[in-house]
Amino acid sequence: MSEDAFLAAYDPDAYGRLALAVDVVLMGIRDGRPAVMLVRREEPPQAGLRALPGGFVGVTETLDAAAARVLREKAGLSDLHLEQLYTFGAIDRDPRMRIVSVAYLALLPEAAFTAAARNGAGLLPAVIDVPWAGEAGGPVTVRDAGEGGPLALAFDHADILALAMLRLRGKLDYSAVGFALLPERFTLRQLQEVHEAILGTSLNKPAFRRRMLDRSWLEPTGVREAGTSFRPPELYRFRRPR
Amino acid sequence: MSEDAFLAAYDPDAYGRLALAVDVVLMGIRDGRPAVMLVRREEPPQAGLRALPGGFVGVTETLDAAAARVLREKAGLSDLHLEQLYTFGAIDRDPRMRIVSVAYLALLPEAAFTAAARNGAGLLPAVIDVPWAGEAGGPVTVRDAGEGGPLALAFDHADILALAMLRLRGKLDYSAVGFALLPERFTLRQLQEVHEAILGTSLNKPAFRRRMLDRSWLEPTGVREAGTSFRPPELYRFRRPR
DNA sequence: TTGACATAGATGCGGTCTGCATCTTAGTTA
DNA sequence: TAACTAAGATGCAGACCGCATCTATGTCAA
Repeated sequence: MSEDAFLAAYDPDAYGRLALAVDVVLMGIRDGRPAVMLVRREEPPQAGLRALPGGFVGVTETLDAAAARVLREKAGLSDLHLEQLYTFGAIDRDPRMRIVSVAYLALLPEAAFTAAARNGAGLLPAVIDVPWAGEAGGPVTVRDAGEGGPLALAFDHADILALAMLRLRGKLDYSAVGFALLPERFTLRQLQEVHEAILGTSLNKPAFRRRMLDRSWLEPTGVREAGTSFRPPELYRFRRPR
Repeated sequence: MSEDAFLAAYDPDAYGRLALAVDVVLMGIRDGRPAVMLVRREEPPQAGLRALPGGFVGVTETLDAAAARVLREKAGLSDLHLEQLYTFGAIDRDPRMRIVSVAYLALLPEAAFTAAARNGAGLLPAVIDVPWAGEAGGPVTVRDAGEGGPLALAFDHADILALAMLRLRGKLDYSAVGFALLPERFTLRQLQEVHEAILGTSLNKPAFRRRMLDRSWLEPTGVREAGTSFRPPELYRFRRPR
């Protein structure tokens, strides 16, 4: 049967129901550690577990727009870094019905992330523990910011989160994605701390400085950070390459 | 409205119809150039244009399984490298109805690619011209293997193909994806030619040799290539790292 | 006023990796 | 047996990175 014949006779019920959703991994840095914003599921299935904020994709809505809408509705956020990650299509990933979900990664600077935890109704920040080094990949665990035990995630959301961490690590030093985790003006030390938090390692200061300054991404503002009790560092701004 | 309330009252028609499909970028190397397998659209819309082989996702079928089925049905292929690329969800990407498509990348060694062009009914190999260097990204064009003019692609399939080339270039030298374009046993020269075809550049032979041999991916078979009129090169086998 | 203090930011050095030119090796063929 | 061709190795210079260390510049307390 060709696609066109299929479409001419298309009846969703004849093939069963398939829904399309987006799930958003909203990440930030919290006390030098990667963190993610979760919601608590109130109804079965998996009531009480944490989940990624998500929602269904409208028929007159692009995938990007659906992810942006989820962020707006559930976190009151707009104009933040947002990129598609991967599409999860296991048949039983949701026990209620067949739901294919397009996962998105959203990034917030530390201050905005903390603010969203206060303002966003029901948004619960959780620290991400990454037990693997480099880009080995594998499961990650989440726990409450208040130093509790590990939290259980609903559905396949642990897989989605693990992939988000892996992708973020992979993209960090060949793309400009790290700047989405910083305010508009920042010091080189802050940039390094973001990289260290995501990579889960400590980095060499002079080497990091050179590497970053040799790229054409950083523009000195001429302004120095105020309020320090020591030599105030230069504030830089991210400049889009080319 | 919560997701659960949404689901309790879920009626596909109430929200309009949304179909989920997969489109497969089946790539190989042909005469030292990257090539892709296309089908000719016979019915409107966009009859006569070339398109990527694709199909709808069944309700009891994972995304990977749908992509594998498309390859089996349209190209008679199985057991080949297959990975998810990106999900395309523009609202009007298909004029008939809202179709969200999960794009896949499939890779074949040169001999299998050529064989598929003969065996696969209606599969037309086309050479890919990449007008940008490195990982700059941007549109690509396709033309008939028989040195014709550029071919027009249906829907947003040119975007999908462009993304496939960008991803392939990006993954080529930090992942083992290049070996999917080679037979089980191959020479270092063949490996280099694959890399050169994908990257669109010429590479330095001693540097390439050292880089590849220093990774723990290559295992010498002890066998040398037969049928050469010069010093026969060692045949290597890809060994999964770790 | 001045010196301790803390961090920013720079510098020098050695090891590693890469590009490049060149050399050697091992087959076939005339 | 010598020419020929491509495989495969080697030597070297420049770029990049990790690391230790040094200098610079602000605050703050005596």
